[in-house]
Amino acid sequence: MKRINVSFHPRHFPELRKLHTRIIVSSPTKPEFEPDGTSVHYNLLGHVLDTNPDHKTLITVHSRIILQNLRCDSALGVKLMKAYAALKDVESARKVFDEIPERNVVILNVMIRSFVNNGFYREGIQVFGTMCGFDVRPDHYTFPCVLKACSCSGNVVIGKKIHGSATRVGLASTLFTGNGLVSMYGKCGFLSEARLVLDEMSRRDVVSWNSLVAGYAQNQRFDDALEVCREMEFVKVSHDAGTMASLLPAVTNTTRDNVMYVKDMFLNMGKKKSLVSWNVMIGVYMKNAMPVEAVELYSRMMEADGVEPDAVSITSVLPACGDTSALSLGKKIHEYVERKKLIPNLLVENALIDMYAKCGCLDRARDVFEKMKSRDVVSWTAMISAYGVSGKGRDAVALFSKMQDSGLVPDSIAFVTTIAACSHAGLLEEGRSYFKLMTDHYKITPRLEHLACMVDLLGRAGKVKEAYSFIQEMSVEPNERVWGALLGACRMHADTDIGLLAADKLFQLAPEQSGYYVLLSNIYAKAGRWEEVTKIRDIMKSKGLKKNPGASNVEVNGEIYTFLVGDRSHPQSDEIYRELDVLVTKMKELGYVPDSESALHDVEEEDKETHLAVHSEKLAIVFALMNTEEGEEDNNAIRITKNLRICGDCHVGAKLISQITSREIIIRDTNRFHVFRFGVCSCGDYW
DNA sequence: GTAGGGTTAG
Repeated sequence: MKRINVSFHPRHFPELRKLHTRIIVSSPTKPEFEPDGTSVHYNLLGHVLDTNPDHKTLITVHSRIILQNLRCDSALGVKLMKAYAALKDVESARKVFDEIPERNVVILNVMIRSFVNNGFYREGIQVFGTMCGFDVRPDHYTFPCVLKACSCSGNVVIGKKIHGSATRVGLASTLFTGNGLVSMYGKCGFLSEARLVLDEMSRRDVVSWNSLVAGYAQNQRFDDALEVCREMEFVKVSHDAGTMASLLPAVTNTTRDNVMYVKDMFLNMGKKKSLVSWNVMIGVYMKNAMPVEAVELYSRMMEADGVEPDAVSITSVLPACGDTSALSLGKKIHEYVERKKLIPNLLVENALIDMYAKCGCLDRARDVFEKMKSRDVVSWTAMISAYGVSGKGRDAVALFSKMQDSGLVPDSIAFVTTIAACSHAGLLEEGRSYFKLMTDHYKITPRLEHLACMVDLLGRAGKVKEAYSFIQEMSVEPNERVWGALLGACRMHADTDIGLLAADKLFQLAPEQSGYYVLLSNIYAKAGRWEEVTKIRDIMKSKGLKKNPGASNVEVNGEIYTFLVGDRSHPQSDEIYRELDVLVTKMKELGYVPDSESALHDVEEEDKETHLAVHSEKLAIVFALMNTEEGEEDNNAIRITKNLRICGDCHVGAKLISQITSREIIIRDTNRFHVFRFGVCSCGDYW
């Protein structure tokens, strides 16, 4: 008799202890159960299968079922199929199905569900198609499941046929089948059909309404989705977390009013708020560039409601920590994740890597990366990006090769990231070869994102003309980002002619974007063409365009403080400006000359009243210096995140301040990191 | 059992 390897966890399954003991006491030479097959009770086998067994346990139980000649037993077969499907082992579920001779509606439903819940939609629908041949009538368990297969695969043609068959057996307007139909039509974009089904249902619940809301939301029809929400109120169906979640696809980069509507919905849930509703609200803030609100909400969920954040909460809020450089909160979340054993979890770990990377903690990012049990393309890409934005192009490129060695296939985003990393580090030839690798070897069609990266790579490296011809040779219509990259390069290398061409395109594509007018004016200023500078300023004025005010975030003692350009709103403002004056005097002793050219980076700064406006990063640096002590390791650094590119004057300033104060200053601008240490910047002044 | 919440780039 072959020895069966058993690795149960008897602690969790008291009844299993008996089984376990039996096997341990039996000597390998003796049979482990009586030949009549009664030693392991039939009910016990069923019970083990019902308690979410792991793969090893499942195989053990399955072997026993076979050994005890129970492979044809329908009841055990159904349990086996469910258990295999729960472990995503659809193939084994199918084998069990094939061995059960009986064909009844339960067995067929379980087979369909095993397929559909694991993404095998076509196979699930195929099994549905065989029901008729077995003379089995689909029931109210069958339809929701096959309809889900249609919604997930966007197959409205089959969906309509299934609708017909549901009508024939008289189930089309029952609750669960009706919900499935609403959802299927909604997801496929057939909103009037979805509405019709809903109206004809004999009974509706919150899921019915949510499904319709989801349908509109998934098709970007926010107003219609909201209208359905209002209708729900009217017919006295309370919104729940599902309603909020259903709205989510429609509230990305949306209006303040829409965000407020969802927020009201959230607040109105009062004590009925669930984990999902908190998570969705955080998600809404994140999808609307409101990271500060997202962080605040996360901090409140536990204390206000006693709701414990789960992996989804964490994954949603970590990008907000990265965005705002909220390193202390990020670290706390990391500790929480460890304490609550929320890892290993790919999404959480990937988000941690990115959070640390965006806070400038390359070592910690790498640490999370190294400790991962398994990594996907996102993990590698996040790490490559971390090196890229820190100007460590060589490390980024090395990581790309390692990713290839690990057998993963880089995707389109991995290439964007890697080419961008080359661009930051001035690795012109490497960047070119990755573009070639992507198109020739991986057969990935370059998208606008890649083209913008290439233009940036070439332009930054001084190949402005080549960048321009690259754009002209493109088979797709260049967008704002592509021309924007070219314009940026023109400013860097003082190419007025091509700069004007790029600006011309940009003014057509994005006439309201003040940043491009500012860039062009910089180019003219650099060339000493002051008349044009004035002209641009006049155009901006006549169009009512204001330059985006610069803003910097800095975390001090666990709080995020935001400073705007020329900010005087902070209670410590007077001290900050006094301290800045003291520093500037010391800087001048070291040879600092306020950079007149940088001052011109700001069209508005030529106005007398704003001429003295101090850039936000200077205020943030001084504020942090005043309120923090020099610490150890990564606590020593002052971390600043700003919403625009750093200007030349602040760049020189930060270098000198790092020298005078012996403090490390890390500034993340919209493009990359600048790490200032002892008077030198990590970018090597190439940025 | 049906709806519904998450990570990487520019």
